[in-house]
Amino acid sequence: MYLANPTQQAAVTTADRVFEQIQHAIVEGDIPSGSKISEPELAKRYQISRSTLREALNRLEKCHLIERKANVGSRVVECTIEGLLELYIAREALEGMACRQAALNMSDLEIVDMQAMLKTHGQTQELKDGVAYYQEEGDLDFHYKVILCSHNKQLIDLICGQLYHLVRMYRCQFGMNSPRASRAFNEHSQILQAISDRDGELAEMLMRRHIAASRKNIENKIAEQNLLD
Amino acid sequence: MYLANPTQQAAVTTADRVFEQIQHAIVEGDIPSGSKISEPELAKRYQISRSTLREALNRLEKCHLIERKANVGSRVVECTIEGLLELYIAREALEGMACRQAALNMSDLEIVDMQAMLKTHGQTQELKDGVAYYQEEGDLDFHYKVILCSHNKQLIDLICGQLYHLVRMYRCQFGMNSPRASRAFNEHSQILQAISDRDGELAEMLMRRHIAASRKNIENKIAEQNLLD
DNA sequence: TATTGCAAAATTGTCGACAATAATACTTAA
DNA sequence: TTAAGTATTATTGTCGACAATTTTGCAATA
Repeated sequence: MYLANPTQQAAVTTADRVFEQIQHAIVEGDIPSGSKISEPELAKRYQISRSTLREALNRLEKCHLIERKANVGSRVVECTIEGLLELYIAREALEGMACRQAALNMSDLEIVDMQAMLKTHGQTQELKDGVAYYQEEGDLDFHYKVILCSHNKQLIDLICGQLYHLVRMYRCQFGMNSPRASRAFNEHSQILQAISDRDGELAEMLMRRHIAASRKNIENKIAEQNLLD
Repeated sequence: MYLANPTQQAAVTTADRVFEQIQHAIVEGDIPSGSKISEPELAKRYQISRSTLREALNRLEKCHLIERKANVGSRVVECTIEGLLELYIAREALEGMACRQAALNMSDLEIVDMQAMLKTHGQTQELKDGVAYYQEEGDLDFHYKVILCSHNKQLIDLICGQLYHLVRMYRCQFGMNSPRASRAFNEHSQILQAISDRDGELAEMLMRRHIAASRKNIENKIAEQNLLD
């Protein structure tokens, strides 16, 4: 089961439903990264007309999971190392700022809630010590909350509505069950502390470091792998 | 005439063409901010079927110029002060990072090009001294170039493909021919210097200050206006 | 008069068919 | 045998009609 996007409202129309299904299929890799999408085939598979399918495809394009070219068709976005690193760069900028805004704008109640959530994460982590914090979606949970608490519609839409679909896709396809579990938890705690102190500058800096660390972690892995070849 | 979005490829299909027309109409305020969009009416006005219009509407939604609700319809996005400030926050984060990446990734040739452009801006400015640098689209030119030179597809798409449509809309509708003309030019020069020096950190900081200054400028104007009421 | 319930009208969502464009296969000539 | 040009096929773009939902307007009742 995957974490439903909190900014994505309930699917009321069939195009919405099919969108979610295809989205899931792409994120999980059931529809392979880089593959061409055949409208007639997909329409038949999901038992809908091409118009409805195209409506769904438009939404997939909106969250950067597919790319369309006029008169040619759609392709599932390709997962590349460069793409992943670019994604982390964008995240660093956006989530850093979201974190700063959260520190400035969050209500006291929201802060209490988040402290409670983080406490739960900590206990869960102690139980399954070593088992990935990431895999539990706890990591994304924390990041989502911070972003939502920025109370900035632009940031929320850009990150949750768009980037995070790609993030999930890369996580699935590259099997990113990072060993940074406990370290991530500690970093989250620090970040929340800065937010509680209403220290926007520090909160942004810590969040940027947190994301940059993940990126560098990936870069290092790539470097190691290249040495083996 | 307005600056065509450099990331937006040539319109080949009729949906593309109509999209550009409506986009223009919304940005210029011919279709008023906050107004409801009637699909039958617009389809008739542009002499196209509703399917084609809906395709165009999907693109408008993609660049945040309209908002859709299932079974209810589309509305032109509303221009509010809060929305404008949120937009500037997002720009500060994204363009700051884009500027840092530009400093790291730009080719020497690109830097030379940009220096030439800025020189032109300077001369133009001397001629029409006092007349708005902004109005000439020179400001957007510079910012566009920096973003494109980040060579980061995510950043380019998020800013040029989405945020900047809204930026142009706000500029039109709020009549933002800022008095910051010559100051903006100087700041641009500083930024380009940092880029030339390959100083990513400084480049980001200067770009963020540059955008934050615009935002504060707006906030001050609002504050003044509120005092008068 | 205000309010609730129902009926009518309008709007959005979905469908299947046709037109325009691109990809493929085949034929012909060098 | 290869290459270029053409014909065929398949795919995407566009259209108009119908179905589902929402909004509007009217009527009846308190």
